[in-house]
Order: sequence, then structure tokens, then C-alpha cells
Amino acid sequence: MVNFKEDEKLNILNHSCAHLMAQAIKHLYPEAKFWVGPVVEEGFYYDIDLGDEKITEEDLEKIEREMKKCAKDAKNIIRKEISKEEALEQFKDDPYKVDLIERMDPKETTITMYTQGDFTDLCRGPHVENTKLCKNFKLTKFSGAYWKGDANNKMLQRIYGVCFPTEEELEEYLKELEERAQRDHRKIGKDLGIFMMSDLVGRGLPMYLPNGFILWNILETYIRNKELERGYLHVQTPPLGNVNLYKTSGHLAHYKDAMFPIMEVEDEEYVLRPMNCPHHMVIYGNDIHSYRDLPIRIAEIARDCRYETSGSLKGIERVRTFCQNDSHIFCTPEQIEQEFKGVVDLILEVYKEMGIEDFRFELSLRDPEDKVKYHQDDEMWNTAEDALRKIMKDLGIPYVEKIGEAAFYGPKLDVQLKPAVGNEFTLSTCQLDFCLPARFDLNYIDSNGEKKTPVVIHRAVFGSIDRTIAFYLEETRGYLPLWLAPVQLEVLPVNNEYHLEYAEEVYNKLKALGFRVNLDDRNEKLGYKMREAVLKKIPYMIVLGQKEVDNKTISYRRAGSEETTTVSYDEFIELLNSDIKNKKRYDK
RNA sequence: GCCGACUUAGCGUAACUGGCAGCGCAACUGACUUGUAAUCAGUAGGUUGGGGGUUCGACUCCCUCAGUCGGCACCA
Repeated sequence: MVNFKEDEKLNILNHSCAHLMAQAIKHLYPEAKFWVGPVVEEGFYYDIDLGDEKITEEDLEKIEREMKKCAKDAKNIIRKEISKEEALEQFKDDPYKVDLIERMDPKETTITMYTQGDFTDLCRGPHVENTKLCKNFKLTKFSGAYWKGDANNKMLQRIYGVCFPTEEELEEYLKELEERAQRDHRKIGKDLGIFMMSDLVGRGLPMYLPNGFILWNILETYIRNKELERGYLHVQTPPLGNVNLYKTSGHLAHYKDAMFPIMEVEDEEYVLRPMNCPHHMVIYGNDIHSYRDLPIRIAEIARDCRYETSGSLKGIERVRTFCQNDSHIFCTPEQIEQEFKGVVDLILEVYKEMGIEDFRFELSLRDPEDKVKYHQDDEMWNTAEDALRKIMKDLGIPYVEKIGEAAFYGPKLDVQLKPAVGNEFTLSTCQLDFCLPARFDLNYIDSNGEKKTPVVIHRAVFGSIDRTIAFYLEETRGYLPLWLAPVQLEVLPVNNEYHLEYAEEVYNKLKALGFRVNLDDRNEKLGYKMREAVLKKIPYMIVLGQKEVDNKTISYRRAGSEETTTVSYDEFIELLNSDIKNKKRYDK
């Protein structure tokens, strides 16, 4: 997949196309005022103030036609530098441009202007030399967008588009968009009977169907066993708690907007929990701990409920209740480095085993200017952020720093993944916390017999099981590997009269070995049954006819392949076991 | 939550500008006994997301509520 921002030539072409779109819009809507038109990962957009005018689907086509016309005019794009004062004078009636000019680096005294025919816009550039180069474009989507990205500001109209050097590349891109829609987890989840939603149950509240629950359970067992190997201790805590728990933790002060409202019961107040840290803090505090006991790694597959705004919900990727594969590691300051590295190691191990390769790390730091969102303690933040930077440097893992994305109690390392459709999301997270243990008055006795406050590492490999399923359905295009497939094997007798007996024998043997196997004994033609098994993306389709009955063999066809292979029963079992052990994928 | 679009049987869809709600798959019944992506025939299935309005007449136009989708904002 091309990244428009990183491809210099494509970047310039797309930005020039944004100007072409602005020119066309100015022709059609003379009152239009423009904010910014940057290049993004997949093309460009322009934010426009159209006053009371609203863009519709037909308007998009109208704008496209006008753009074609402007491109055909083949105007040279001319660069000119003017002084800041001149620019302010020229755009004095345009508050957006004035805002842009005034916020520019004071060291820069001149401003560059780009003119194409009757249209001039201020812009850093560079641009292509002539508008005729921007002819293979498509306006892809439009929506409202808050001015300067602030929900308190006015909403502008945003139009997205893409532009390519050749028509073929544009076509190819549009085809890819369709393919991505095909592997959207919402579509695959429905097709394969993984999960459902119901208006009656409520929005953002997924229900896992039999196939989905098999998948869920396997993932849960898989990650729990990984944790057991690494000395985690599993617990189970309730999905709600007394409001005092969240007053103590600080969540009520810092996280209330994302919580469901308080419930009053008799004289007490309760909330559905948005996260599990407070419960785990209380569990740690249940005992006296020696420095010899640390680190203590408390873990839980825990259900959380968050009030997510209606517009942010998306399939099972973003929901109002989800399960975290969560853990809180209580350790001494000296142990932070080793424990944090251990978590990163676990995350990388899981990703490697599952064949997830396309991800990146983000170091989420606080915004020191924001005095409301974060627990206020400069020294704590500096220590924690420096510790994380050092660990990342030691590990030699590339990452980007994100200001203002930290948790209220500390900085975090997030692992970002890209879904088939939509924005990146976080799957795994590892957070450093010097704050909550003190709020809960937690301690351990050090080697001098003195009480010390432990440090906590909050971490989740599967930030949500739900999200993991969503991602993996897309990652594999629904061709789940054998270890995860709800139905692993479909046995297809060619003829029920002559081959069903052998098919039942094979089916029973496979079932006894613990395989999730289905026998299709309907009176249908093989082609018909094969088609259904293929559409259900079942990993192995076993065809048993006269040949197999006579030779006591197995003929199979693997998902994603059209080849048939005939082997002995023992060889077949060996193959299955090997696929499971290697978590072999069939989608690549 | 905000801006916009959309919602027709279990699923996928059709119905020009307001004029008899159709098709395919699945389901059910029967026949066919089958070698790698759809055997044939028949049956049943709809207050066109809910509510209200305009009209002789509404899937179609208007209002409203709910949900879904694309973005924005927010975020595991």
C-alpha cells in the first residue's frame, strides 16, 4: 500500500490536486473560504467554509467535472513570494487565511503564493508545474470537520480525494478500496457467524455467536497460558464497583466522561467499571508484601464498560463493553526496566506467533500544558517518561512520541494497528504508573524493613479480545488458521449410499482426537457441498469417495487452494498437528 | 456528540418523475444418489426500521425517533 505522505512525488501531485479542487469549488461557490488542504496517508483533503451551503453526493460529481475542466485548461502553476504585510492586506476579508498567516513562524518574513489561472492560494508548496498533471483523480468522501480539530469550534466541510500520475494507478487504488471493504470484520463477522448486534440489546453491545465464542475461548486460553508461563497470577473481579473505588483511584475526576452514569442502590453509589486497575490495586493491598515477593503480576481477562460516543462505535473494534487481557505488575523501581522489557517481549512473541507484522509503537506522553487531564506532578512525569525513553532506546525499537496521549496516571507505550477500513487503533498497551499505588496507599517492606510504595506497570497484550478478533478476521480475510477456526474440518462423502460409512468412521476418529469437525451428509452433489465449505472458509475440506474407501486414504483441499491432495490417515493427522503447532496461516 | 448519506423477507438486492412490492440465495416439501464453487420442480416467507403528516393513492415527498455507514471529535 502506498503512503501518499511518504512518497514525495505523489505528495506534491496530491497537494496540487487539493488546490485544483479549491479552484473548482471557488468557481462553483464564489463565497467559499478555505482553511487547510494537506496531503494525508491516502490522498488529500481540503477544509472549506461554505457558509450555509451543504455538500451532497451530486455536488461532489459537479466539483469533479469542474476540476476536469480546470485541469484541461492546463494553466501553469506560478509561485510568488510576498511579504507578510502584503499577504495580510490581500486576505484581510478571509479570517481563515489571516489566522494562518498570523500563526506562522515569526522568523519567516515572506509568504509563498501559488497561482493557477484565476485562482490564488497561499501555500508552502511545492506544486507540480501545470494543472494538467492533476487529471487522474477521484473525490472519495466528504464530511463535517471541526475547525482546527476542536469540537468547540465551527464545523467546516471537508472533502477528501486522491490523485495518481496514471489512470491505471487510480483504478488499481479504487479496486483496492473495494477489496478492503470485502475484508472488513463487520462483513466477515456476519458471513462467518462470529458476532451479532441488536437494536433491542443496545448499540455497541456485541453478542458472540457459537463460532465467535469458540474463537474467543481459544484466544483467551492462548494468552492466559502465555501469562502462566511468565509468572502472572490470574484473578477474577466484578465488572462494577462502588463509586468510592473510583474516587480513590482518580478515575471519577479524570475519566468520568467515558463512564456510564452512577447507579444509586439503597444508600450507595455504583458504577460499571471502565477499567480494572482499581480492583487489582485493592487485591494487592489485601496482603502485606515483602520486596522479596515482587514483582507481583496480577492478571485478568476482565470485562469493562465504557460510554463511547455513538459516532465512535465500529463493529467489535470499538464497542461499549469489551474484555481486556489486562494485568498490573507491582514492582520496585529497580525492577521497572526488566518488567517493562518483559512485557514488550511478550507482545512481540504473540505478534510473531500470530504472524502480525504490520504494526508500530507509539510512546504516549502527557501534554504539560494540560492541567486538567493529567495527575499533576512534574517530577513523577519526567522520571516516568525518561524511564520509558531509555527502555525503548535499549530495546532498539523505533517509535514515535505522541504528546497529550498519556493516561492520566502515567505515560504509555501503545502498539498501533491498521484496520481494513478506518483509522489506526491500539491493540496492545504498556503503561508506567507512579500515581495509583500511592492513592491506594499500597506498599511493600524493603530490605531495611522500611515501607516503600511499589510502581505499577499496567499492560494488555490484547487490549480487547473483541478488537483482537476484529483485527485477525481482517488480517486473515476470514481464512482463520487451523488453531483458531471454529470449524476446522469438513468431511464430504461423495455419495451417501456408498461412502457415508467410511466418512462417518473418519469423522468419528477426528472428533475423538479433539478436532472441530463437521460431517456434511446431506443428499447433495459434491460440488454443492464443496461450494458451501469454501464460502465458509473452512481450513480443510475432506472428500471421501470410492477411491478413498478402497485405499483407506484421505483426499483434502485446503482453504485458499484449488488443489486436491491424497494422503494416508496418519499423514493427514501429522499435517493437521503441524499446522496447529505452527499456527500456519492460509491467507497469504 | 457533530456533519452527511443510508435502512425493502434470514442474507444479497429490484421497483422511471408518487400508481398492483418483484428477483436470487437460504428455509420447507418432493424427485434426483451425485468426484471438488450452485440438480430440478413446488411451497411458504413483507404493516418496505418505528411513529406521525401531505395525497384519491406513499418503498418513493415532509416531520420525528431509532439504528447502520463515511468522516470529525473522542479512544482499548
